[in-house]
Amino acid sequence: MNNDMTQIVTDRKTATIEQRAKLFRGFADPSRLAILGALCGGPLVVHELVERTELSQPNVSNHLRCLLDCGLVASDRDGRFIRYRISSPRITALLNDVDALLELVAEGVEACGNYRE
Amino acid sequence: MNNDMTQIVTDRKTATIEQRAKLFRGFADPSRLAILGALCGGPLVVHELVERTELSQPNVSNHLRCLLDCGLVASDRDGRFIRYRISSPRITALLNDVDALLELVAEGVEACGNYRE
DNA sequence: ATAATATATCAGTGAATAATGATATGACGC
DNA sequence: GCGTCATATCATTATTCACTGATATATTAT
Repeated sequence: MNNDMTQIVTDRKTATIEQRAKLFRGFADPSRLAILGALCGGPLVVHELVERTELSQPNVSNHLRCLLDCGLVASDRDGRFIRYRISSPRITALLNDVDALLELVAEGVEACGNYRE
Repeated sequence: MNNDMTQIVTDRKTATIEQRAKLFRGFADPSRLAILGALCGGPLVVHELVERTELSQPNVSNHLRCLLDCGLVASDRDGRFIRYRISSPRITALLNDVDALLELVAEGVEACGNYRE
């Protein structure tokens, strides 16, 4: 995207598009989706997420930090564990909407060679 | 994400996570969001999209190809123009859901330094 | 205090991908 | 046909970003 979008009007629309893109990027990664999917079943501590996603522990922690910063998950310390949970039912809803959309466009998405599988 | 996920079980969940991620990536770019946003107001031909998004013509065409392959937009030839449109109201709905979620998490998303602005 | 467990941090590396510029294709009017 | 407008293609370049490995911090138990 052009960087000289800092024009006279810096209108709210442009700002919101950047935010939207950033939020979408939060979801646009198999590892983070695996984490979010696991958390949709209820809160989990980190090592449980590591088990279920089969990702490395630092990798899970890195993604959790991203998700936490973005406000997509919340965390509570429980002794030496830290329990993570989905921060809002809207997130679950969004994931469901995507699945619904996917039923329509799954074939196309598979076929689209613009990014990696 | 690990590539050796081609295990014994190649279960549907894993496949769907990849699909979901791929679909999200379709939305996770400011240029494509700008194009989709413009099309939410009604069908447009390419040079109209170029005007409104201020992206270069090849760039718009590249993104349109991606969106078309993914099934997120559809196209109809009209003389020497090609008119593009949102392929399903579900897409508009999804964009609205994201905006709603964004109202909750906008601050966090801004603050998250894991990706570019 | 020491060890053990749970989680976080972060620099470095490799892979993915968005934008550009040049060029190709296709449709219309003359 | 020839020129022009509209769009598509594609290789190259530069950026972005996920993963790893090593290490740091925090909590609890002995």
